[in-house]
Amino acid sequence: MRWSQALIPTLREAPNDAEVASHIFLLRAGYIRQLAAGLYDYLYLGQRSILKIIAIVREEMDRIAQELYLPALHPAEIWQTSGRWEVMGDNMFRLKDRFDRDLCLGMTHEEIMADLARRELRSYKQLPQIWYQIQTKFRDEPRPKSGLLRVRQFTMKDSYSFDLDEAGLDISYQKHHEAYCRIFDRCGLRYMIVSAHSGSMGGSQSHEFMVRSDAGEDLIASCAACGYAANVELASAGVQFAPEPVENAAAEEYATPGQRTIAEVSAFTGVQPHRLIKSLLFMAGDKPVLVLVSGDDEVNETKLATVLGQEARPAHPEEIVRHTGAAAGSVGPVGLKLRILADPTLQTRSGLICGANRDGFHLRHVNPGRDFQPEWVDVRTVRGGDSCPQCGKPLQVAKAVEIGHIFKLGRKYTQAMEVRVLDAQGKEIVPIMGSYGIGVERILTAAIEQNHDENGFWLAPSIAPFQVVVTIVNAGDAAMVNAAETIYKDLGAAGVDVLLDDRDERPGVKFKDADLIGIPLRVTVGKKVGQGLVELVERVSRTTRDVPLAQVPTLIAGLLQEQVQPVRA
RNA sequence: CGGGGCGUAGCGCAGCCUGGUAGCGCACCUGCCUUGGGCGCAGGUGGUCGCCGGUUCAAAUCCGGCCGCCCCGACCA
Repeated sequence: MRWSQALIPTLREAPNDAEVASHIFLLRAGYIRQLAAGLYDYLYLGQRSILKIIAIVREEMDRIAQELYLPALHPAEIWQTSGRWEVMGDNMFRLKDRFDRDLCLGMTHEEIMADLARRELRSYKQLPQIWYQIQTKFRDEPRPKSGLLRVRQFTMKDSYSFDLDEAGLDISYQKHHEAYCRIFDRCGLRYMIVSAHSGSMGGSQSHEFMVRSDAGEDLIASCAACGYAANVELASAGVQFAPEPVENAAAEEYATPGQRTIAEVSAFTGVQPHRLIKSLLFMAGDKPVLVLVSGDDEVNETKLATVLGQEARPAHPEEIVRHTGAAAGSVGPVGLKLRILADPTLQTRSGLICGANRDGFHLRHVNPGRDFQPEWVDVRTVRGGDSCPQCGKPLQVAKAVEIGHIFKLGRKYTQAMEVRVLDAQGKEIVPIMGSYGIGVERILTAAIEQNHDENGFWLAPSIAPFQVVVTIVNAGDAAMVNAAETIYKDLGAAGVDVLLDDRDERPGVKFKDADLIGIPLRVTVGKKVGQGLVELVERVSRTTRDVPLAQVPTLIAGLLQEQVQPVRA
């Protein structure tokens, strides 16, 4: 492609509403334009890159699965069958057809795939089946953000496995694990694989593929020493028995007028936050549950839901008063007749401070186990520096972008959708299901988050819109133009994706643009063509070398070869 | 949905407080000049100032309502 003919609308300045690097550069490099909140036009370069990512995904998925293509527009009935017509709530785009029938735009396809399985699968001999599609998903996100990172319409590779039993599911799951590694390796990403929350639906196992980035919305706890890695939604820390002197003084009430938050009480009393008990009232259905963690810890609602076997929400102010007798800020476990859960970090501490269940008062010299008897369960959110549950070394906590998720679903959907096959004994059985997703645009976004500097970004040749840009320093110089045209033709003939910058612009403009738009290699055709030389520039390292014109195709082929080597985080 | 910010030319912004009929830089067009890191000179094109209503002789500017976008939080298969 000739740059002079292409729509590559680069911007010198970033639009004011872009904040994260990938968003800024996708806009500046002319990959995307915004249509509305969470909706983007993919322009020439953006679409080219997305298509290359899709090609890699398709190639690797074809090794383990069959590609299908299911509708994005779904009748309500099928979602009502699984119960998710209600569960999905406002996140689902809903509409009606001309006969006033309810429809929705697909957020995901478990139901639709299971419906197909129900209609087409009869015998255990047909299992296992792995079906995938690359398709548009619609989610009415409460808050789209960060460019392509969280949007309302996006492309997903989603696949679904149907197996006879758990052992079969293990194999399908493992196949996806390996396929995902190959895909992300080939896209040149540095990623981690972490244990993830398997949901309230009783799934048995789940892993997320994560790319470290401050733009990410997930927090990952990881251990450099032993390789433990988990989403903080479920990460646990090794129990920390900090040696603390035992205090035996009796608990007593004392006035703390107007002191409500941990920070306020700590400042008022001069006592460190970890010597306070944070007491939060949750409602599990209509049942109140008091949850206790150290004053410097946070309650992990995902873990809490797992412990309770159902989702819990923070109690409303009037519920807090009704169940404890005090307003939030003066609540504590002593003397309360409700279910009390406490994190084990409190177990070895004594002489603590907690709310007195009387407005404006706290208790001091409180000893867990003596003054109240909780159930000891892990409900705190792991923090950086906590000890690794596997090896005891300090954990790191960092933000990450989720690019893929694999999930052992169990029989929830096959049961609900009544998928049944006959086994070898002629008995009806319900197949077990897995589901697996890759966010296609997130691969591009994560790659930019990972590989950028102040001038722009660089993509792996496998997913870059072009592998090479040939820059003509002076478009008015016939010798330069001729040499560049030759290189352009030869590279094209060799199967290299090449962009020829034939614009009549000053060299500075062309260099800045070339650095900006993510192309990994550049050939600069300048004054040295007189001696038969051009420059070969690698965007990653910005290394430049003079090479004879005739050697360009060979050298480029070599460089493209090298760069497909997988790099693991 | 709660809190905050913003909306003036394709992009970045000023003007608004103190009302008087819209401006700067970049981009774009024409010509000359220049050609190794966003050249220079000259001349141009382009805006119902987010929308609706009100106040006023007069509204980008003041008042009311609405819409949109961004950020923080809540939410999130």
